[in-house]
Amino acid sequence: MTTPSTGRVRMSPESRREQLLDLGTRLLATRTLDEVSIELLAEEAGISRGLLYHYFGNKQEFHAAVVRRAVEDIYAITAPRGIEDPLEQLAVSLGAYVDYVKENYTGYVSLIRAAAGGNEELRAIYQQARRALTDRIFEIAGAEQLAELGVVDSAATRLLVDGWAALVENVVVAWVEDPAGLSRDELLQRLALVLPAIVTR
Amino acid sequence: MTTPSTGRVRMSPESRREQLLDLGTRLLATRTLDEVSIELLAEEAGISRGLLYHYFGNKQEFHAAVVRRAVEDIYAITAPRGIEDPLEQLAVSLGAYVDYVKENYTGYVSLIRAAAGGNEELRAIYQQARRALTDRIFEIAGAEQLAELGVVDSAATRLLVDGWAALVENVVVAWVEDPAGLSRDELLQRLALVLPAIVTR
DNA sequence: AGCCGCTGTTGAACAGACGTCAATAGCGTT
DNA sequence: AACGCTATTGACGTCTGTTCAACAGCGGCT
Repeated sequence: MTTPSTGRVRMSPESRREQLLDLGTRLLATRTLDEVSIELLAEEAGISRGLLYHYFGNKQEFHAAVVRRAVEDIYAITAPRGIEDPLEQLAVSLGAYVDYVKENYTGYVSLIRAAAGGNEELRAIYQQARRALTDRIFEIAGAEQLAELGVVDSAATRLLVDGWAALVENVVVAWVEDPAGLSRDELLQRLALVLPAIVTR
Repeated sequence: MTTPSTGRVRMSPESRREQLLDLGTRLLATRTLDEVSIELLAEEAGISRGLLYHYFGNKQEFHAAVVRRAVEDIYAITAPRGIEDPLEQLAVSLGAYVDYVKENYTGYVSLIRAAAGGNEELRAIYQQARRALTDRIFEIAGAEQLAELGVVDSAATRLLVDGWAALVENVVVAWVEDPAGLSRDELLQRLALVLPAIVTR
């Protein structure tokens, strides 16, 4: 018998890192980000605290890595299929987003709260993700079609689009908790129509 | 000589509480809410840590008290003057809000981040404050005038108005940092027009 | 004036979590 | 079967939140 030995398990750095990030995002679904302590994570993963500091320099970096991972998931999952009409495309993109929020509600809410309340790095990560999501919408719509609608890409437009993203986020999260008599389609229609309303002069 | 004695100072509970809350909000302007530690506050106030636990049960309650105080300030300061035209009134109310954010930028940003990222109590306090601010706008406009514009008070309307509040908050904060070529009046116009756009069917 | 009691206030002690680092032990190589 | 690389540990130091019994300012009472 080759000594079943103590619990020490040696893994490749890649899979270990992966495991820890996975566990981190899973734990995030149940609690606040700063309740995802090094202590808890180490215990849950069956490793020593020290090992976490080997992979992620400190708590903040670990949290940043978890958020980055979660954000990438959202971006990938909500990737839109190609559709002709811009406004319909917008509604479809929003639909994918709404569905994602519905599926991963607790985790998603935890994420946005962590990002909003966190340090500069966390906020930057989230802000960038929001940008990527809205940029994708604009890319698909196409500059010419947007120009037809009276929308031009400018700093002011960016400002307002970011605001629209905040509105969408807020409304969707609240809607999932309490639809307030609105069907999914009605919700999507409303949200989609607001974008031109705010951005067109 | 009656012994100049040690630094121990005895105050009435009211003034002591007041002092600590004032100090707390002042410290919040320079740092994150959870950087406003019991340690720092005690040192800054020239008292022992223990005394804070006498006035506020624990860190979270203290933070909640600080946020509550800050939020009341905002509500009071942005109180609108009576104006006839609803849309103009709205713009004026927004103007007061924008000015407040400009004046107290770091403190305000600290506040909303704390509220967004904090525990349930903090979020509830902030959510309620937002409600109060938007409710005030609606009260002033008057139910009849709103009905003329096609706006009825319903759960769905509430949902969307809350979203609009999030948009406003987001846009105003970003605008203060970088106006993106928009004048104060242009900003107010845009924001005011978005409300009927989102809320009217 | 001097004692007394109420209570605002302190400081020591404990707990829990972050971060460091030299020592330890898997596992592939020879 | 010994060796070396490196993933992993565990003990230690520190910082901050929290508790609690003891202390002291201050007004009232004799």
